[in-house]
Amino acid sequence: MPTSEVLSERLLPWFEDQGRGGDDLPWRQEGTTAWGVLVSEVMSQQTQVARVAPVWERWMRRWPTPADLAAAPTADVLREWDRMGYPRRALRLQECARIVAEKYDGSVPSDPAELERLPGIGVYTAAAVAVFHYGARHPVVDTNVRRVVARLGGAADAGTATTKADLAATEALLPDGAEAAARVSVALMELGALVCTARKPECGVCPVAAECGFAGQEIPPGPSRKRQRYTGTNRHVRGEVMKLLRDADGPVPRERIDAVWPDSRMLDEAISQLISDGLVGTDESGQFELPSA
DNA sequence: TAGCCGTGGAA
DNA sequence: TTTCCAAGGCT
Repeated sequence: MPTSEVLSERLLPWFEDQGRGGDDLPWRQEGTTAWGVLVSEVMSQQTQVARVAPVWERWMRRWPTPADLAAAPTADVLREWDRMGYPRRALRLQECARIVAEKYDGSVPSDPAELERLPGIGVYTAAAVAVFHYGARHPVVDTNVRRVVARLGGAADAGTATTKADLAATEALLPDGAEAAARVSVALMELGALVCTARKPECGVCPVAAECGFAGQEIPPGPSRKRQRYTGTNRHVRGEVMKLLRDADGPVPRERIDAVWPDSRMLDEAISQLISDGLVGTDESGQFELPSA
C-alpha cells in the first residue's frame, strides 16, 4: 500500500498522459453546472458512461435546470431516460429536481451530507458532486476505487461494501490539497476503469504496480460476487412492460400488455409494483400508460 | 445486509 | 452463445 505522496507521484502523471484525460466526457466540459454534474452521476449509476453521454446531452438541452426537470411531465422524463435501465432513477432524479428547485432555490447543495438526503443520491454520488463540481477534499469511492484500493492492500477484489472502512482507506490515500485530492479521485476511478479492471487487470502498464500488494497475481476464477439473473425474472417483466409503454402513443389496454409476457401472474405482480413505484399510471378507463403527472 | 431494481456492451 | 458486470441506491 503506497503512501499518499507516492500514490500521487505515480498516479497523476499517468492520468495526464494515459488516462481519458477527463475532458472527453461531455459533463467534464468547462462550465457544466452543478446540476449537470449531478444528473451525469445519477445516470451513470450502474450504466456505462458511453451509453449515458448521448442521453445526458439531449436531457440537459431539454431540461437545463432543476426547475425545468421539475416541471416536465413524468412520461416525457421516462421516455427521455429511454433504455438506460433502472427507470426508478429517473423518477428519483425528477423528485430531486423538485426539492432542489423549491427547497434550495435551484442551487445544488455542496455539502456531501446534505446531498445524501436527496432522493437517488447516495454516498458515492454525493461525494462525486461535492468533489468534482465544488472541489471539496473528500474521498470518492465507487466500485472502481474500492477495487483498486483493495488490490493495493493485497486483495484480489473488494468484499462486500463496507462504506466507512472504504472511505477511511481511500481518504488515507488522498494528498492534502483539495484540488490534488480531487484529481487523485478521478485518476483512481480511471485506473480502475482502464487498467485495474475487474476481470483482467493490466499490471504491466499500471503506474502503481510497484506499490501494489496484488500486482501480477491471478484473479481467482468465477464471479467475484453473487450475480443476479435477469432472464425470466420480475425485473425482466418490468422491463418489457416499460418498453411497451414507452413506445406506445397513448394508453394501452391490458390485452396488449398480456402480449409481452406469457405468465399472467408475473405480469400482475410486475404491473402492481410498477404502479406502486410510480412508473405506471392508469387512465379513467383503466388502461395503462406512463405517469401523466 | 443481502437482495432487488434494467439494459446492453464486451469478451 | 453465454456470462460478466457496469462512475449505485434503497430497503
